[in-house]
Amino acid sequence: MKGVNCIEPVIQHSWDLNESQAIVLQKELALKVIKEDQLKQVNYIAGVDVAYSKNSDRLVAAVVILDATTQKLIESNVVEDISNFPYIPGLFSFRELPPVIKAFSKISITPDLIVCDGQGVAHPRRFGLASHLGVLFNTPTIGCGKTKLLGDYEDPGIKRGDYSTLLDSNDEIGIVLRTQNNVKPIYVSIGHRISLPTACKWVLQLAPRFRLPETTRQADQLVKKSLTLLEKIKKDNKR
DNA sequence: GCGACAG
DNA sequence: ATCTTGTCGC
Repeated sequence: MKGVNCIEPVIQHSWDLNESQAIVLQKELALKVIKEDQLKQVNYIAGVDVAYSKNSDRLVAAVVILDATTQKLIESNVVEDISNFPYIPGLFSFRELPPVIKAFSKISITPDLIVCDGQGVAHPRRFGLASHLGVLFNTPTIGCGKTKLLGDYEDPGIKRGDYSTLLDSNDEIGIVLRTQNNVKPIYVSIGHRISLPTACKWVLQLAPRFRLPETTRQADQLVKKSLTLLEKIKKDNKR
C-alpha cells in the first residue's frame, strides 16, 4: 500500500529462500548495519509483535506507534497472515518479518525508532531480527530479547538499571539489563543506527513499570486480542 | 560427540 | 511462540 507517509523498505529481497540462502543473505546485509547513533529527534516509537494460532499455521502481526513522551498509543495496525518459514534459531526474521512489513504498510506515521521483540547484533552472524528490520527500513532499531540467543555474561545486580555486558568471545554484542528490581533481566542489543548506551537508555525509559518496554507490551496485547477474535470467528463460521 | 538454541 | 498446572492478588 502506497501512502504519503508510509514506511516502506528501502531494500527489497526475496523471502522465498531456503536455509542456506537465508544465511548468505544475512551475511551480506550484516555489512550494512550501523552501530552508531543516527537518530533524529525521537517523537514516535514503534513496537512490533507476532503471535501464532495454536493449531494451524496462521499468525497475527501487530505494529503500534507510541508517543515517545507520553508513551500513549497513537496508531496501530494488525494483519493476519500465514507463516511460510519455519522457526529456526538464527533465522527468526525470515519467519516474522514478512507479516510485520505488511503491518507497517498501512501505518501513516513514520517512527523515529523501532523497538523489536528479538535480538539485533547479538546473533551468530550479527544480524538478528532487529538489525534486519532496521536495514530494510533504514530506520534506527533496538533489539530487545526476553531470553538470549548467543553470548556469555555475569548476572547483573538485582536493582532496576543494573546491567552487565553480553560477550561473544571478545565482542561486546549486547547488554543484559535489569528493567525491574528482582525481575529477570532482558537482553538489549543494537539493531541499526543506534549505539548500545542509547539503546539501553530508551529501553529503560520505555519500561518504567514492567519488565518489557511499553511498545512490546502494547503490541503483545493487540496481537493476542486479535488472535482470540480470529479463533472465535472461525468457530462461529463452522455453525 | 554433546549441549545450546531470539519467537 | 504455545500449552499446562498451580499460586497469588485485585
